[in-house]
Amino acid sequence: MSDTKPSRTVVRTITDLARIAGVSPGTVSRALAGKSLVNTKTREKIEAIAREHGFRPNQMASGLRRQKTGVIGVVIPLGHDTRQQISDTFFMTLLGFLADELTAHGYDLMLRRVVPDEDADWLDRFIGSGMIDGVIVIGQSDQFERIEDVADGYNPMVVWGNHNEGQRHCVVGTDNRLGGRLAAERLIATGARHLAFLGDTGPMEFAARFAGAQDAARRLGVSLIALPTHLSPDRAGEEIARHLAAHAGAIDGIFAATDTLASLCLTALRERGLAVPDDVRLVGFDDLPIARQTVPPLTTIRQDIAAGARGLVQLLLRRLAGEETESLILPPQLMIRQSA
Amino acid sequence: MSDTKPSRTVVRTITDLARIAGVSPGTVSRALAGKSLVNTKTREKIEAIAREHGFRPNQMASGLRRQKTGVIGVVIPLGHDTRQQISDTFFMTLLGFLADELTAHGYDLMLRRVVPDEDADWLDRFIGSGMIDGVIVIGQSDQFERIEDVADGYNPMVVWGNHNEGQRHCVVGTDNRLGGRLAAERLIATGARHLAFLGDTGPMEFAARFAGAQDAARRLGVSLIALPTHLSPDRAGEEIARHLAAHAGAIDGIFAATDTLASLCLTALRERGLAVPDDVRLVGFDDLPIARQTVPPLTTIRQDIAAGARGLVQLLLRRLAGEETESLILPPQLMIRQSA
DNA sequence: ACGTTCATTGCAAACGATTGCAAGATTCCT
DNA sequence: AGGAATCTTGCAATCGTTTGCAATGAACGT
Repeated sequence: MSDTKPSRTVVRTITDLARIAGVSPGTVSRALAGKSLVNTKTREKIEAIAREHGFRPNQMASGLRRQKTGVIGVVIPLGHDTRQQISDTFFMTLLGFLADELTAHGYDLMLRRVVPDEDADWLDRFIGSGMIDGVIVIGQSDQFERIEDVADGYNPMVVWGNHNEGQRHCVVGTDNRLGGRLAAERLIATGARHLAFLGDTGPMEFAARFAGAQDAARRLGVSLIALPTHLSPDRAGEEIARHLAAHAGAIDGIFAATDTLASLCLTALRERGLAVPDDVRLVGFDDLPIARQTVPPLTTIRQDIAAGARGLVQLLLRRLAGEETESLILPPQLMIRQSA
Repeated sequence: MSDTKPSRTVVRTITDLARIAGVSPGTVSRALAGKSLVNTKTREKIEAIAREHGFRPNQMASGLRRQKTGVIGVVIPLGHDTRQQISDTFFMTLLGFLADELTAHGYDLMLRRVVPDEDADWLDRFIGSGMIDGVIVIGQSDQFERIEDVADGYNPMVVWGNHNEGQRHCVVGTDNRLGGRLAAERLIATGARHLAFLGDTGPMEFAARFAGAQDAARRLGVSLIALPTHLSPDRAGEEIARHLAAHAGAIDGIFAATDTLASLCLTALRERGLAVPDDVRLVGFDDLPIARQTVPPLTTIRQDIAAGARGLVQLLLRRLAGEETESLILPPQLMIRQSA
């Protein structure tokens, strides 16, 4: 009375299924794996029963036995500024593409955000957990050395970030230094002579962007100062305002480390009554969707996020297959709009 | 010669470790689990060896034996508009908070994005995989019925979305209908008489926002039309432009389903030479960071994303503990800025 | 009709950690 | 000193799937 459904035996394990089909568990395993060693008739019967009962093999057991899990770990180290990436559009967009790309190749994605300062062991712990076949690190943060260390003993790892001469871990990323140069050159080409870099030069990617801008400034004989700014929108807002107050009139070109900062900067400039691009030229970095919607629309350095995700996954797959791989450096692209 | 490191025996399994420590594997297991049944001396010795060799127990094996994995599945169904969520700021921010909240409770997060149209079995497959202890569904998309079905037989599931009278699955979400009402009331209070709703009324959350606006419009005797718009920025841009062209002058208040749409709408209005809020009032939804940076800043309906993530995780934990739980409806909040 | 080859299938041992049970070692009490 | 009570520890089964090996039976050739 209490159970009105047809009493279909619950089939939870491959053994349950084997009992119903009248074969051994081994045969069921082979049949469901699509191996050729099973008689077609038998396979069809087994598949039919599996479908009827909605049976799915236990991934944990399978993973344990085969010593592979079908899961790729994606880890975001929150080094400098814990708050930063919590909603960082760039990282999140990259993550979205990664999820799609991994899914397309039959892998699942295990996401972990870690605070290296509180947990020195973050990377080894993830790798050693036995839960993942490989790992993608999103952002080197301030953990370059630790990543290098791990790379020596662990092959299936690819990192999003900046490429440094002679480094040992496989990285995918934009040529930040070139991007920085393009940005500064554009500012100078549109008439700026007193440049400022807005952002945190701690993380390597940003340091490289700054270095690139320095290259251009030095070569073309204009000044460039760094205005240290946190990357989280809540803190950055007033920091930028303070910077502008301190250097009113002394700068006429700003290179913001990210579009998010550029957008905040635009607001701050407007509040001070400075016209963009007439009084101050402004170039961002990333080419996030927001860059097209600011007033005026942002001139910025584009990173091809989708290509980055594809590259990360492809290199990782090759490493999982045992290959050694080179790093992949993507070219940045200057997107000219109206802010410079 | 080739190996200069001290030849530390590689200890990969609990059995390796047991051999070195001169005890049985069982004792090692108990020691590392921190159980009280082990002699303090023994435990310390085992812990020391484990630390020295960087040993970490295999999670797969542990999971298999204990029948729990310490992993929570987070699934984003891409129902209507596959492109939509690929970089949807709202969902991604929610995901970020979820990751932190789950980590804080000792769980890992397995992320999966699925296209229900191509894979009718998406939810059962995830649950049945044996890889996750529970599941959080981000967005009901057009899968309300399937989720209901699953909820009948599977307890540890919580869904972000809209609450419907008498539904059977546990949901956390903003009171969208109330939010819609607040938005419309604000438009009307600031002088609008011919309202338009910008967005897709297919997904439940948006349908509810529209319904709420209708409630207010009807009660206060003003008109309201729906302007169907996709949510992905690339498509929405021109759709909005077309809508504005078609209804030029006929509307003086716009309620956008999300801040992203509102921001695009602002750009389109500017291009048509319409002043905000003087010619047209505009209210968004979500209160994303972008809302503060548009020109003029957006009046919008705030969703408390952090509270949402906390609620999702807390309810899920209680369900994992066997409890039944009620849904959690969060109050929306009108943020008055300058666009209405 | 008999030996060979091949296609299917079953058996049982892994994979690595956990845990109930029971045995051995200590401690404590009278 | 003898026995009970309490701590520690080892043994071995178990979680569910995979896979090498061997066994079975059918098909085939001469």
